[in-house]
Amino acid sequence: MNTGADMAQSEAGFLANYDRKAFDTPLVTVDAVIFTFWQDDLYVLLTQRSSHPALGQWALPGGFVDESKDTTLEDTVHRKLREKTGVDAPYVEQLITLGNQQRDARAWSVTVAYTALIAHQDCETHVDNVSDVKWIPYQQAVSRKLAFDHKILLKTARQRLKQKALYSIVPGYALPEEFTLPELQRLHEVLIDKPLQKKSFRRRIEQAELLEEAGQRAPQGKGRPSVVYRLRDRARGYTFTRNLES
Amino acid sequence: MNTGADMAQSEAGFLANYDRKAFDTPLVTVDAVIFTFWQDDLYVLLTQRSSHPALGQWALPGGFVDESKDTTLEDTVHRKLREKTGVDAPYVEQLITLGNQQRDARAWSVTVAYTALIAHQDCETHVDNVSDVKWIPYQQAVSRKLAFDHKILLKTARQRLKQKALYSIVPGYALPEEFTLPELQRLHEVLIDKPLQKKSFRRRIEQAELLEEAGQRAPQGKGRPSVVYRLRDRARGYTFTRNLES
DNA sequence: CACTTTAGTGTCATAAAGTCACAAAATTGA
DNA sequence: TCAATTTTGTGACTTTATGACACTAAAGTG
Repeated sequence: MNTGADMAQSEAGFLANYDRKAFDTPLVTVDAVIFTFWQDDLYVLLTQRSSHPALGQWALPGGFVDESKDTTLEDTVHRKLREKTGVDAPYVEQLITLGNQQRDARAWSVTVAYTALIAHQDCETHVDNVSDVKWIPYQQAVSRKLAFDHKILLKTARQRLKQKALYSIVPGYALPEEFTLPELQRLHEVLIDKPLQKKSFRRRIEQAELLEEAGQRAPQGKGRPSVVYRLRDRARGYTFTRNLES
Repeated sequence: MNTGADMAQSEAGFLANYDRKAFDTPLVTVDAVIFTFWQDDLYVLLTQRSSHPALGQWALPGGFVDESKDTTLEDTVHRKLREKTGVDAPYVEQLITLGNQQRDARAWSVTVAYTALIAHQDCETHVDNVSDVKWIPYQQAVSRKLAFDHKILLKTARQRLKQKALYSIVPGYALPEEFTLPELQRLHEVLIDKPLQKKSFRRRIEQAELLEEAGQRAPQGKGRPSVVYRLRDRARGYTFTRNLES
């Protein structure tokens, strides 16, 4: 097919001759910061490492890109999410990529980190049945020792989610599919660590038509029952042109 | 030192035994979308590929992480920036990471993309002297055929920069260190493709104290000379709480 | 059935952007 | 020299969305 001369010139020849082992290339992992809002508190999913390095330490769910299983980086995240939560997260977004010589003792290493939001109830049974996976309140998680540089990832994800609470209702994906406005507002208040004006919060959401009524009433509680809503799909990408007070 | 039993249990033993060639790991490259604003137009830096694959095609500046030269991913970007522009960019920010099996014919490949902003004058001589590097007006660049998936990176960077024009003055880093408000406003107008209200634009910048006077007057032109400013360092991270009309 | 609790609304105040006319400071050309 | 032109920069009113907060609505409770 290709003569020696061809091999020096054509792309096909080049590829046929290409030796990917000729150069060292960093390890590539994917990690996920998975948030949920449950019982008035923000939780993150952590796993206890079952192998070296950092054996026994708590870490974010994640792992190596598997060239035989994954076609894209997103495949890797979703595979990891399903392994740990049993289901697909309704919101997944790339967060940041960290890469340096120090972060993994094995070799120069790169991690592509994602933020995922999920309803606690959607993965309750699966998480309960897997021994090395646990929901930890964010405040606890961030004060623990975590493997690798996962604390940086955790803090970065938390910051980003706080920002999103100011100009979107994306955090709503950390709630069950059907939720009430008081619940959503409470979540935002926890994220930005400040009380919000009920009226301001509701007004902008209504104007932007980000929710649809789920047709039911909230069952529990004392006072007036609240209307139950679902996120409309446009909520995923919608950003308000003005931030709430921060 | 380590007995066989130790090797199975201790992290040191594990690491001593670790064989990084045991698994395939993706190729890791870094690419940069470098913008500058010059002669009333937005330019991006492209290079013509001098080797396979995609030989001869235009591409974003970038290349492999070099484990012997680079300690971090940021080292890699800055090395590449210096290679192509001759200087350090005043603004560099991570953009997005793309990774999949298809994007590079050689192997499963990951690219960590960055956006950089730089003054045209700061790299004029270097770019003129290097044959394979060229400033191309964005509109031209985006309608060309580009190597790999670089058109996606280019478009993503352009979108992000447009957003930034609505809630920050970060685009100002694509201007010379000293610039006038009409110049900065014009840049923002090009980015969002809409005229802006002079008064609104200036008012918010003044209130946020993002600029300092450079003490000179703009030399050229007909009408009233404009005041010359420099970006204060707080401009780098400052975001307005309200967007301009988009 | 009055009292408490929580959900949801009406209304005015406030802050920041939009609009636009006009003043200021330079050049140009009778 | 000075009126016309051009561009920069400001004053002042309008508009819009959020902040504040009192008030109404709808449930449970003793």
